[in-house]
Amino acid sequence: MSASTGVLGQPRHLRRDAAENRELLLEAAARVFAVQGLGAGVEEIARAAGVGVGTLYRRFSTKEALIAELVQDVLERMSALATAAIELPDGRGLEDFLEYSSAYQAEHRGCLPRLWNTAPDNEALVQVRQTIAALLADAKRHGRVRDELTSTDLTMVMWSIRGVIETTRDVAPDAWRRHLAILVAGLRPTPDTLGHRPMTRAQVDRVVTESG
Amino acid sequence: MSASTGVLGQPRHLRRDAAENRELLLEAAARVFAVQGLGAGVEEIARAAGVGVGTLYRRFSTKEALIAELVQDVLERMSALATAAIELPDGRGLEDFLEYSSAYQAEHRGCLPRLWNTAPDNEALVQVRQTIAALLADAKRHGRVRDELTSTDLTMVMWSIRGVIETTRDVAPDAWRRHLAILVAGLRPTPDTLGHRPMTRAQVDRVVTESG
DNA sequence: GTCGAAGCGGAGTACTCGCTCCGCTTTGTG
DNA sequence: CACAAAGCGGAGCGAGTACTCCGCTTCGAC
Repeated sequence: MSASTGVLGQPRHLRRDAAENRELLLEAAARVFAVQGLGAGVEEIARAAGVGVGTLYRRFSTKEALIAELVQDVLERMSALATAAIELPDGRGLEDFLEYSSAYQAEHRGCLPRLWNTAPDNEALVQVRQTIAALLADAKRHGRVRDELTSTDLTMVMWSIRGVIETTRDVAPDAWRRHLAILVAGLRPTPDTLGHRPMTRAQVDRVVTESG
Repeated sequence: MSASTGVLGQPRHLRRDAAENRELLLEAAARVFAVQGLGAGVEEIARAAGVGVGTLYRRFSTKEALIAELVQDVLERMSALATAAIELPDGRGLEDFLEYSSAYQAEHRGCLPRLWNTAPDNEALVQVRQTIAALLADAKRHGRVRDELTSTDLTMVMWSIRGVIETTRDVAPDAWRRHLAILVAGLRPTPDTLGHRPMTRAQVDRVVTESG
């Protein structure tokens, strides 16, 4: 009965070769996107995986679906990084997370443009957000960042780092570290306030769902 | 002799209707790119200008050439903003320039992806760089920013703002102001240093010439 | 070992986009 | 006004893209 069908009539298990090819395709896509950007053609990806385009489309309904799967992987990894950072003492977790998540993004630059473009109820995304909020609260409690900061400020910080990574990636792969250092310095408490309202959560959600 | 030819054999003057259409095309392109991004088709631009695509291609050799002309306009405007900021007292010119140039970019978002992608010997670009360097020196002199900053740090700051503007433009057109406030706070002098090397001028040049 | 289902490659399809070509129109000089 | 040069529109071309289809191959349950 191993070849029986699930609720929607699809086979429950992929054949061994098919499952293998699926993994090959995901790895190949990550490599190709990292070098050429998301504009890379599906044929190129299939060739890099050593399969035909037909096989690609039997595993992923569209190119976009393939990208979404890659993004999901990255998002889950970010969630893990954030959770790990919670353990750090003295409210340092936030800075730690920003550094490691940026480094991870710099290595997986291929799918960056779509990274913050998932459904707002995506489980991994919700998880990341909650954990970041906790990191922020902890950092505030230890006086490492301004009290006026919101989670949406951190989202914006990550967008900004993404922009710098994408711009500088080929020429100066570590340039974002300097930028992050400036940003972190800007997050620290000072006598005067920032003087502009933060984005609302709803606005961030609209950015995430509408752009594409 | 008004219809005589120049050194390369091209007509020296455009006919009145042709010159008018050229302006219409530039304005239409700015509008269309602002809404749809640089991916907008040439046919759409021609229609917005009320001319045919043939006319577009008689005035601009390629779509890229049309974009380059728009970028040049923005760059010259930025140069003017920087020069005006020099007048401000107490080393405030730098912050002023960052604010006004960002606001200007937010309104001309169409050609942003190509904005820092001109030949490094472009006159307007050289001018902007020199002026920014002067603004930076002035800000340092008055103790408004860290001594360790370089011009390349400011280039990176502008890339970062561009990223935020592009991401948030449709939903929260003013969100970049909050981000800039954080950045400016990060530029201010503090006891500890940034801890990472700035980009070199050569690296910035390579980014500017290679990307695209 | 058998055999049907699942998987496979890659030529072919449909479409988009930048760009060209050419018969007709407008301009402005003499 | 005449008329040559300059300009015009937009159908059509070629290149490149995401995606489909189908005859052949491989897998693995029995």
